[in-house]
Amino acid sequence: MANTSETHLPDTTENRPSDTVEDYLQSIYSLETEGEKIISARLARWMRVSAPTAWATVQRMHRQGMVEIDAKKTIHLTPHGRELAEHVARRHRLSERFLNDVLGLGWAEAHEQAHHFEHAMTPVIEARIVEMMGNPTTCPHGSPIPGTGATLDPNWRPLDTFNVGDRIRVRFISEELEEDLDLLQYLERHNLKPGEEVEVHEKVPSAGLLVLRKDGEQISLGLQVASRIRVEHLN
Amino acid sequence: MANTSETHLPDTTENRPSDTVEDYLQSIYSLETEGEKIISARLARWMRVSAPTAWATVQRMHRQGMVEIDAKKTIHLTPHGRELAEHVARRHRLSERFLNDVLGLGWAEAHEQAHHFEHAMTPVIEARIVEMMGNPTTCPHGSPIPGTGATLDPNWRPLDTFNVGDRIRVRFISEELEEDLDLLQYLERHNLKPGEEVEVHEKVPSAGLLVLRKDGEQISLGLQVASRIRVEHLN
DNA sequence: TCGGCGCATTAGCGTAGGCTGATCGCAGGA
DNA sequence: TCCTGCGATCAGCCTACGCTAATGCGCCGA
Repeated sequence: MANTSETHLPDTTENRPSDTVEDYLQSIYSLETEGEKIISARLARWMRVSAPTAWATVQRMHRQGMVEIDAKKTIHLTPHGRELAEHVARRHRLSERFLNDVLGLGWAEAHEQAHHFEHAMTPVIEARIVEMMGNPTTCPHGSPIPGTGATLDPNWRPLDTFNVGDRIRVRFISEELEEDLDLLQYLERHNLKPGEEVEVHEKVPSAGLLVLRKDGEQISLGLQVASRIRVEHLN
Repeated sequence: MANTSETHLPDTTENRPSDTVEDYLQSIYSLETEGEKIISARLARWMRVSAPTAWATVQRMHRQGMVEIDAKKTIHLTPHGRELAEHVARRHRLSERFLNDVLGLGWAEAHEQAHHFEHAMTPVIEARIVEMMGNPTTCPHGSPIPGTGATLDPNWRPLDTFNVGDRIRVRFISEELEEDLDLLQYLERHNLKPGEEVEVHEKVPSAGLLVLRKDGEQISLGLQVASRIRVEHLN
């Protein structure tokens, strides 16, 4: 790990959390942003570690003043934790943009690779990349890059709340869906990305299915998935 | 660390050594290439860790079949270790080239940042960078990038073996010097980099000093430093 | 020939991160 | 009301990496 564990020495370079903690911060930040309730078990699944492991890590983060744990066991970022988390998210999304735009990686692949890349992004590299790319404000999936002032427009609603005939513009794919690479590839293949315009063609709640129409092509989505895609309503 | 420790699970992504071991491999590889005798104490100083720490790490590497330790305690790469080390060196030098050429980092800074960057370079990113940069064969300091077929020309000799009046072309700055950022900045400031032509202006062995002349400007170097710079003799 | 010094090694510790195997409590369903 | 299952936690272990203190060894110069 570029950053394994700084046990004794004060670490001359920086004072950054370990890669592991950065990953937790990022997950908590994303889940929180999307209004999810964050408990330890959820993080364990997300990080693909055992429950005791996730719990221990959260305890460490608590000791370091990054998170608070309330009586109902819900985990909240402290102001300090949020600050760190925003920087991690910033680096992650900047990495995605860079990998996608500059290195030409596929949309899905960019997300995956960014997981590694983000931990190697020092302030120096970050600054050069921002400069080189003209200060981008969102990642390729539509998440705003912290520090740019960009935010999610509250008018953008989950795709599953629309009905047949509605015309919409894709704006944001949830971080949660980004973990499913097959799905990302599916969305990319059908060009269902931020900025694209589609129409709701069919909606079958009983089957949990939504069918979109785009350039004459039909694209099927589970309602579960659709609920994690935010779109803009075009009258 | 991008890659901290894979204890139980087989690690689906890759089977790469830890960042720490990669750093050791790279050091051993560089020292070996420059014909140095590699002992544990030397690595300890290079890696800035205590002797027992370095020793333990070398033992781990030995257990994993990366190095052999002979009766005189000299450390040698096994074929497997060499293969890994070459890939690490490749990523490091590619990182330097990338950071220098694409992101525009200073020559000295590129080396420093590459230390972090190299560990985040996955095969995918590596391939895109190589492609984007037209398959470069050396790092900015002249070290050949493994896998490109490039090698150090044996005719290039240490700068301290030349005498007043000799005209030479800088070809290679030892990895060992690269650890001294001030020196790198000094060399860069005076544009003393691979490809540049200079003349030996003065040589004072008693004072351990060498003075070069370049574009009317005089550049002083310690003979110790000069011995780690390889140059091509221009008749 | 002897004292040091440099290097190798052992012993003993500490933290981060992982895991498995309990145990315990609570909330909801039968 | 009882049972079941999920989530929280404790106990006990493991590896990677760092450190200090202390020992042992061999070579080199006085």
